[in-house]
Amino acid sequence: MPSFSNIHDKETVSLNRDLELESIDFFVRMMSILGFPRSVGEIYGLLYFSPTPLSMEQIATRLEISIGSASQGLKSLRSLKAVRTNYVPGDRRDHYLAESEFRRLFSTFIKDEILPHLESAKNRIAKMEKAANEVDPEQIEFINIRIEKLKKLTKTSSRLLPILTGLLKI
Amino acid sequence: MPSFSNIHDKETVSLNRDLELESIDFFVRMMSILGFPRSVGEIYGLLYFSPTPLSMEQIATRLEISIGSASQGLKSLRSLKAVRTNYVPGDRRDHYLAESEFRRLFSTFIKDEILPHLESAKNRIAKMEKAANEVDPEQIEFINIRIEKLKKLTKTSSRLLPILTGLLKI
DNA sequence: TGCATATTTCATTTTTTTTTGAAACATTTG
DNA sequence: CAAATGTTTCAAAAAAAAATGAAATATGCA
Repeated sequence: MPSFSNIHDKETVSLNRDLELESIDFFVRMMSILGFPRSVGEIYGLLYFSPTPLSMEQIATRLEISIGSASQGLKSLRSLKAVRTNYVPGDRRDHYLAESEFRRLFSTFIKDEILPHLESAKNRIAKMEKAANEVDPEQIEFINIRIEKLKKLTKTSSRLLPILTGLLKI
Repeated sequence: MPSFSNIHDKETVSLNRDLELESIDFFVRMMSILGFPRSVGEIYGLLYFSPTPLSMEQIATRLEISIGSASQGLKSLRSLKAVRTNYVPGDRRDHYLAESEFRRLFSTFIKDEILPHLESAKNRIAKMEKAANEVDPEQIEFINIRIEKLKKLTKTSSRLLPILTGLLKI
């Protein structure tokens, strides 16, 4: 029988609750497309509509997740630059706010999660070109065309992806 | 003790093997970024450098995966339009070829896996707007700004993503 | 049509990922 | 400085995802 409230947040108990639930739903899906676990989407979804910064303990309590999950989830969100901490006078705990500029979030995601793969892809293609020398002459044409396509793909991707985030004006 | 060859493919046994391994590695990673299981990347990686169409049994044998996995993986790849079948005279089995135009693959992926999410996101935002009416007047400004950002995000995404694939000239 | 072969489906098993919770560590403050 | 509170880490448990393999189904051929 979840109550979704605790002693710390009497001011924002349940008028925002519907909003919060929709938000959590929204971001759980979005984060899962980006490959993040459920808890990460839940935390961001909660923070996104929170007018006040929330402590880790408040987050864990409201979402009914463990404090370990909250800690790890916030770690992911911090490294994504999707949340930032906010000093709250008279409270030594860290308080978290959602960073609402999606541009930043996507740009960090692309930089940290996609571009490194493209780099190692380039090494792999180099090895393919080496291996292609050993190939049956009848097939060399076919093989070379395919390798060219891979090169084009990685080149276009590493050019396009960083630009992409610039087009998000939010 | 894997042999990686069988009676059906004496002509392409191991000169291409290095190439194949690099290719499989490449596509396992790429497909996993797109959220597909390992086996899907393996199959596509194998087919990508195969000059001849391969039957499901050949695929399963060479990759040392079960026939069930091969069947399911090929199903995913077919629905992604990343492979097509090819009639081979005198062999009643289906034979598969990699579709090497990545544009098509990405375009199907975006259409089938991303755009539907954006659609349901729009519904969810509509519900948020409804819930926002019940919100404490002090917060309404803040809440409305956040909802606007979500709208912009979904709108920009559904406009941008389909265009994206057009920029891939491969 | 019936047999042989190929493919799909799906319950079960295996593997991988995520969460939990408690111990270790860190930080603040009295 | 020590006690109290807050945070991270990580081994173990739980949950989720993927692979297997065998039964069911489909397909083509004699």
